[in-house]
Amino acid sequence: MNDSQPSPNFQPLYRQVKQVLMQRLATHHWKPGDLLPSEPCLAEELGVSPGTVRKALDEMTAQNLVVRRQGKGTYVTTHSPHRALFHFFHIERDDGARELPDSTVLSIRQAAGNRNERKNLALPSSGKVIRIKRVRAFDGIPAIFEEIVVSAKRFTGLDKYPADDLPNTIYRLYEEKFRVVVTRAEERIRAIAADRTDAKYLNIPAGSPVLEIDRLAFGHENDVIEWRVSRCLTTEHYYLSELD
Amino acid sequence: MNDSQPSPNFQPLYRQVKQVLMQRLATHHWKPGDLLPSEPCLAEELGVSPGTVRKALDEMTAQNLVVRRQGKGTYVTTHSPHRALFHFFHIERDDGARELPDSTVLSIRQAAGNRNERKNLALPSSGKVIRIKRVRAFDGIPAIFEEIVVSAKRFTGLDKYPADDLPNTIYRLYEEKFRVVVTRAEERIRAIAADRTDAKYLNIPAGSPVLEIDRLAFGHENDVIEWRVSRCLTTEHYYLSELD
DNA sequence: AAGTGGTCTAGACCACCAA
DNA sequence: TGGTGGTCTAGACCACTTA
Repeated sequence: MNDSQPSPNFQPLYRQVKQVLMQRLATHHWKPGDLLPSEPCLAEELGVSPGTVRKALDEMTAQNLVVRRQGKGTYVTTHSPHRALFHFFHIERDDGARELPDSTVLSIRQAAGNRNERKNLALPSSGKVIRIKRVRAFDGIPAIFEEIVVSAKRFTGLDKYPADDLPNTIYRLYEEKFRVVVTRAEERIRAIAADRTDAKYLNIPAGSPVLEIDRLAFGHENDVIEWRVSRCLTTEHYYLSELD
Repeated sequence: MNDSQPSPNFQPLYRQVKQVLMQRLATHHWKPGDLLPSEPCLAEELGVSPGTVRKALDEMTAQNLVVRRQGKGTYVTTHSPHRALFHFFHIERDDGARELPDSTVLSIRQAAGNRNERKNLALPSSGKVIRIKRVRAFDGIPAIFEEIVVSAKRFTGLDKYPADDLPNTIYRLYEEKFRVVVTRAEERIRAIAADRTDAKYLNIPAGSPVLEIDRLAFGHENDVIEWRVSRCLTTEHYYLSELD
């Protein structure tokens, strides 16, 4: 751990430690939910002082890669329903309440990826995809129609899952069954006119304004894991974005 | 700084330090752009170790309340155009480019606040407001029509500003002329049908889908400073939200 | 050269948790 | 009771800025 060469790769020691730890997350040396070795253990193993390990873990905690529990230890973050609701779902009811909508899967199918799908998922021209269509409802009232697209190669067998068996919080499934961990996402949001499909599933006239959320979900290596387009009714809900 | 009473107000020392420092920002003991005393100075003044001051400043840096510059010192954050663009403006062009649109002020008027305005700005029933309407354009093409509402009491004289003199990045004006500092904002986003006013200013048919951004801007004491509703064309732009 | 923040270390003590 | 993370301290050295 003592490379004191004046290379162009200047990196503070604690960042090098962080890189090592993140590498171990990426390679599933430690999996979601696992307990990491204690800070003094890691410090000794890596040949640095405990304070340096601590600073690395501080940053990883800030990025939600790990969670600390006083008196117990440091755990690899996992996609709990709470995390799904508060980190990866930004729709709230007009009164400010937040809840995960129920989900009804319409279809899960494998197909050759179209150009946009291959571009967004960084697939070769022969790349296959799995598409999931579902409707999500608040209190039985349909509010979101969405299509999820993933690489068929990375998620081999997902298309054979019984539709009822898909958990509402699908990222947990990615973790447990496919060893794929979503750490970050980008959402591009537009107002568009509902097309006939949106209209049908959301029970609104075609042409009504709906909120389109175009999301890319990324993994540890900043690789795109999932592309998802959601069409949301925002008559009794809104999308909340907090700045700073 | 040594209250070692087992009161219910348990707060780590570094957080107490942070509170003191934040108080000084709130009361304009230090103003935007000011240079803070060095870490050892603050440590001595407050009777704590430098590391404790550092941890307090770490958190304040993470919250964008202060900015550190190695070799120079720690400065109170100010609303630079860069900050406006990258922290308080989330609209991007479809190709991912980001630029502040030009702004044309339509009107600045004082009036009695209506119910919603008084509610959002926490004003008494007799509260007066100042309303600013403007259109913002990318490359000369109108894309955003917005109305900004602030308390007339807090912003006395704002309504007499010549419309041309309003800077595009209005939060800087709040700081410099009214000693009001915006530190945080919440945006509630919906897709709605353009009304006749939107249609007129955005040069689109009434009923077209537009993105409504309903924003509350908060100050140091978590007090609401500004209410702003923007109607945005999202045919060549989108709203970017980054998760985690 | 002097002063600032940035990094790294080492150790003490506390609060929390599980056995 | 022993182990964990959480806090606080004290000091050394480095990198950057300004003069």
